[in-house]
Amino acid sequence: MEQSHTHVPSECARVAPVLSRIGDKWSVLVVMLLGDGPMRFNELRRRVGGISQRMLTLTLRGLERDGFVTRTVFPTIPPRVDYELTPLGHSLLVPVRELGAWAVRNVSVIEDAQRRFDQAAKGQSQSLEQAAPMSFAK
Amino acid sequence: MEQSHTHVPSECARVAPVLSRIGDKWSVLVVMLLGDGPMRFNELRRRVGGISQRMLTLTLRGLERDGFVTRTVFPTIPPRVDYELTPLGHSLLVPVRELGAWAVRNVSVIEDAQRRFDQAAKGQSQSLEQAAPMSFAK
DNA sequence: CAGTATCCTTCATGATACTG
DNA sequence: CAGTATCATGAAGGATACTG
Repeated sequence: MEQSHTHVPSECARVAPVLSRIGDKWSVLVVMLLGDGPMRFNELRRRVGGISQRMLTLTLRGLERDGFVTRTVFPTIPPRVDYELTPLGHSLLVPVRELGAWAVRNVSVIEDAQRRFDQAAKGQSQSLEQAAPMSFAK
Repeated sequence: MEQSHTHVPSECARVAPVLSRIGDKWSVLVVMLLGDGPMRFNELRRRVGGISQRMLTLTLRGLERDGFVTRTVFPTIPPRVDYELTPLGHSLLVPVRELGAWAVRNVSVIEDAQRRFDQAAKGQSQSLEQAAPMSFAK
């Protein structure tokens, strides 16, 4: 129980933005799809499914800015742009896949816990004869 | 290059909320701190540093709802509430620590990439004699 | 094809004040 | 001590229309 991870706020402040990219709505999915090889903008768009053109652009620019993907423009008409993982992007894939695998293994357990929590909360507010304040269900 | 992760949208839809909890501003930090052992509300608040009372409450309720932490109330005066990781919470710690370690190892490389990208973007907009549209720097 | 530009809505987070 | 309640704000994301 003596882990002592040395929680240094300054270090956390630098790491937090990296983790928040993991948590954003599309980045992880895009990185995983690019793990299969380079892809063009609209191919990515189709494979992701449900992403707006705007959000795919923003997501890809963010990943490019972080150094996870390269953007290669072929100045043809019509234009063609390929996106590809960098070595850094590929290395990110390693822990991300582990986290993804963990999530897949545990998602049912989590969903069950959520149902129990929500059920208990409902019973609680019923017994108090009042509506539930501050909902936590996302 | 033949990974074929079988990107099933329905599966992704269930996993995405789990990943987004990883990305939220405080959950990972709280889980890692609780990895050192059970802790009271205000002790957690002090250790996290910079979190509002409201956000700590919301973060803990979310983690409790997901089944990552337990909340134990001691009906004393003044009240005492202990938060502790569940086995599920501890198991989450494994991939999260790996991701954290990856982030710590690579944060400098990422920050360098960001600076290069921002610098290149600045040069680009200078050469076009116009202000930069759509900033990607978070 | 691969974006930009706008507008708009919802959500996450924070500040502050109050309470059993 | 450990919360709730309320209000305010900025960011994230989506819809739609336009363009080299």
